[in-house]
Amino acid sequence: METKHIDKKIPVVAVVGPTASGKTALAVKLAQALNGEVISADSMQIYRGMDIATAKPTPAEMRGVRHHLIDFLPPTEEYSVKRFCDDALAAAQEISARGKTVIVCGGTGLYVDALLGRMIFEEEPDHSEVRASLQARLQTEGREVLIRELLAADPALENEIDLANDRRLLRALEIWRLTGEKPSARRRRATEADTPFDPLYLGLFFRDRQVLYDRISARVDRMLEAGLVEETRAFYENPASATAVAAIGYKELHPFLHGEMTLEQAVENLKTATRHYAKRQLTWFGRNDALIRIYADAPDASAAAAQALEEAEKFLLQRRRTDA
RNA sequence: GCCUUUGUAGCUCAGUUGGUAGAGCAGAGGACUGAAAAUCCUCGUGUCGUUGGUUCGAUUCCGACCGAAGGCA
Repeated sequence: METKHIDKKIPVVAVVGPTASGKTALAVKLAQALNGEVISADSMQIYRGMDIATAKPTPAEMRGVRHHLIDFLPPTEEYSVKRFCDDALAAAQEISARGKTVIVCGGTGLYVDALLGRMIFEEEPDHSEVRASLQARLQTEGREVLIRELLAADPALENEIDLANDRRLLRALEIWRLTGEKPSARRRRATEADTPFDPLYLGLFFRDRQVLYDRISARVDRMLEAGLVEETRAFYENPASATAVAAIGYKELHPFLHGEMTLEQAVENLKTATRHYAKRQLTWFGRNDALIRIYADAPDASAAAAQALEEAEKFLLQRRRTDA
């Protein structure tokens, strides 16, 4: 086979799936077997001090496998897909240069797809002022005014974004303000980009969703035993960025800490919020045609890991052959 | 034992001046291009507690019974 690329694509084994599905353990197992290192694709485990709520892997769980993009930012700092892609690309190139296998593991679907798929984020000016003023205008003038303004500038957007979704509406206006370019044109350009990666997607799924839900419930109970309430209290003692405050766990326990709700009720809400999140993740990963489904509720639990390893080995072997 | 209130979707409850019913939550499906653990869209038939009666027709009115809550003895 003739593959004379100057810069070859980096093969990546991606472990994805809903929260509490066992991604961490599987990624570590694969890393051990394949001489790999893990790049986390998780928008919350990046933050220092947010350990229990985010189910951040402990040193014991990592079993000596090096993890990147975990536990490196203070909660006061904002983060974004763009930053993740930059950070993760750098980490991947470095891991690859050392001759090790890159394993991406995480439940933040947008991060995973933006990194490994066909998305590119160009430089743009700081958005904080524009974003704040647009938000204020949404409050005072209402959505309809902003929609009219946006469509006047870029009519194509009517069929391209969900105008009922304020986040999307504001972001489109933000692009227009910040860059002076039509948002629709920018979106098109982003997806035409090529990617430096050659990914294998392994997705943890469940034939019986109740099994996943039971695991979520059990894990939340374990978090409480591990001191989630104390961690929540500590979290609210310091300021936090808009990104960090969105973490599931703290905001559900907040009413309890203020005496507005029983702990039992707050915990119930936390479990519900986690279930909703897991469901959205299943939808996100489920539409990836390239993804190989690994059923985590198979009769034999280790069978899932074995299947995943087999797929990963097959994949890596084939890429090496192509290189030779 | 008596009196009052109450029994409607998995849960909390609306409602029908008699023509077989609808919200929130839960749950399900979907979307997703710089906050993504975020944000947004769609989906509601259930012996209207049971059983008699009145009626052309009862979940709605009347009786009895069963269950729940409160009150009086």
